[in-house]
Amino acid sequence: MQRTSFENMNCPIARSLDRVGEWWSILILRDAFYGLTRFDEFQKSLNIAPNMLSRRLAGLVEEGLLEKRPYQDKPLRHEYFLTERGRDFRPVMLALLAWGNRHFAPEGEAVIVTERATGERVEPVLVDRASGRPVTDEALFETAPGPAADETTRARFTRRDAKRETLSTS
Amino acid sequence: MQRTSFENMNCPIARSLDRVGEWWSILILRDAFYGLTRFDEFQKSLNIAPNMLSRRLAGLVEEGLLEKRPYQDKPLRHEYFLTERGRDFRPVMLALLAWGNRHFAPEGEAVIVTERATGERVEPVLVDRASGRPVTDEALFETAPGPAADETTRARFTRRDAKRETLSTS
DNA sequence: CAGTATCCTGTCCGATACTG
DNA sequence: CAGTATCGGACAGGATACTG
Repeated sequence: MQRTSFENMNCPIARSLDRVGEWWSILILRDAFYGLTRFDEFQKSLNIAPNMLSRRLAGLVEEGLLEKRPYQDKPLRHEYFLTERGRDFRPVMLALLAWGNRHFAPEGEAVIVTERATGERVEPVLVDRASGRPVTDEALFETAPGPAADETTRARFTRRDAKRETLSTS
Repeated sequence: MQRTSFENMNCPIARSLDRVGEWWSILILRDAFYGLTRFDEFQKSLNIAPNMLSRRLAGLVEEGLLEKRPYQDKPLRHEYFLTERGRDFRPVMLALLAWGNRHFAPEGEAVIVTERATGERVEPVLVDRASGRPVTDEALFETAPGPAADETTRARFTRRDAKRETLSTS
């Protein structure tokens, strides 16, 4: 972990990636959302080497995404549950899912999101909570430096705006 | 690429990760969303080794997330632009951003999403497009096997539902 | 069943030097 | 400026054996 170089450590995206950037982490979380809790459940589902699973689970626990709960002594054994921080990762997972469905599933969708009551297929969109308008609409929304932005982050936006400027005047 | 093992290759999340799973890929996309297009712009912003940048850019082009456009001959030089597939990645980025802000920014938020007209801070939420209700509400929505689900995928859901069953009856 | 302990390999990634 | 070429190291990840 802590791959984030100095230039990027102020960026929330880089920080997130620092926690879940490794290949297996997100798939383990996926299975945690599916309700898996035990070592061998994860192992069978993922077909991952046991030492790797052990390492990744420990990592996710350390980052506060999963929490270990003992369910027996002698020998001590645990189940792994999503913490609040882990559950909050859900939008990322579902966005990833939607993106994969849209672009990498020529044969059709293998996993979909549905409404429980009706079983009806549902399409997840990212919107502004207050107004309900899609935040992906670049005419309406943009990213901007926040209160804790450091110099590097600010510079990034300065460059962006300068570039926009030249585009609109040329 | 193509790290996805057989067990997972039917999963849309795994497929997505196959495209953007490497550490730098997502940060390069981040900068592409910030409007960067040239090699050295990326390099300065990210502080990445040139060979790595070269490889990752080539990878993203190959996966159809970026597209190269020549802007001079002799020597031939390109700019890199987001394709539609790349732009569609935005919800994932913003979800990652929101998650990072919420959980890994004790000193405050460094990057925020704002409404362009007002400059007002905005909170992105993932909702069902039709009803506007948050898809993260597990009481209302769930994931389910889709039309292209294979045996492995189906089994995953069968196990999930079986586990839910035992939880509710115990 | 739930892991730990070892060993090995691939490759991601960094540093640096070079070119038109 | 926009890359390519090479070298090396660290570590993610795989295979396997072992334990209570």
